[in-house]
Amino acid sequence: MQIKQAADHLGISPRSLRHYEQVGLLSPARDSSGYRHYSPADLRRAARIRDMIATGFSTREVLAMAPCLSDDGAGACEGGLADLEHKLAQIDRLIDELHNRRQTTLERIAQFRGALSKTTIERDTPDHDTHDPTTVSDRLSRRQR
Amino acid sequence: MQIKQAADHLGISPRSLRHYEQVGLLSPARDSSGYRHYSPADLRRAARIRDMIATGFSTREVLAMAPCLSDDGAGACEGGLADLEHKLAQIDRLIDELHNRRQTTLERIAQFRGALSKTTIERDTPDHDTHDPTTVSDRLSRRQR
DNA sequence: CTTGACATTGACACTAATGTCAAGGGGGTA
DNA sequence: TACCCCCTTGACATTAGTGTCAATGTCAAG
Repeated sequence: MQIKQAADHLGISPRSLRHYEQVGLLSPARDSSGYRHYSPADLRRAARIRDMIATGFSTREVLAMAPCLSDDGAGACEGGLADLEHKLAQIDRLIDELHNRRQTTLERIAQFRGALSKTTIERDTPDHDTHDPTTVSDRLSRRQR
Repeated sequence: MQIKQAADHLGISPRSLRHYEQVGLLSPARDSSGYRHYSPADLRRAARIRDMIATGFSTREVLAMAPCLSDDGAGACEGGLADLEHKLAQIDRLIDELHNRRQTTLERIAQFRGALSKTTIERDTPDHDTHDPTTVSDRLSRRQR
């Protein structure tokens, strides 16, 4: 599958796909003419990358966990036992972070719904946010410099 | 509470707080000297903004759902709701993927250990994955025997 | 009164992600 | 062959978020 088709399929632009490749997140095969060819596995990986990016991760962060993004192919997360365990820890951290984000999003949705149903509830201090600075926020918006 | 304190409390920089204000997301009070003063409500709102931004929304998007960010979110939240649900779907896809990945990694570790205790490493993972090119939808099912 | 920490606004810089344009190749199809 | 669409690389533009510096005001402590 060529780039445009893949892009349409993923709902992103060809430009973005090339960008992901440029930063080392993707390595689609090339045909004899130099055209990129995306395999189903490439597409799945790209979909994950797309979601990671859309969820606020930078390509750098995604790159850091790149081995775990491929379809568990042998070559992907391989390495020594230590590597695997390290990888597991990475995944767990990521899942943790995502759960935080998911929870936050759910709360936000609930709040929306509550607001929509009018509910003149004046909650002056539902401040699950007020104290606890590190609450739901994640310290993973660390990107830059 | 002045800006630095608020920033520390939120885990972001004063610069970001000013930025949020500049794009119209926040309107902290000012004291006689022009210093911003963040009320608990301001902090809660800022925390929500911070989380939205960290989860991949742009200030524009957040601004579009501004009414729902205040403590007493009322009115026009419809569009925001759809956005949030979309975001939730993205996050869920990622979490799904990660759970698969985690499981796979765990199995690989077990396999590795087994192999070590037997001398032979049987690597047979046939990439039985090259089938569903379907973008996003290839979350559940598949792999996890 | 001086010092130091923190505030203000405004300008400029940098990075990341993405758009867009240019110049040219590839390859079906009429 | 001509035509059209998609591909390629590379350069440049844009937007967003954030860092950072400059010049200056505020205020509490020594």
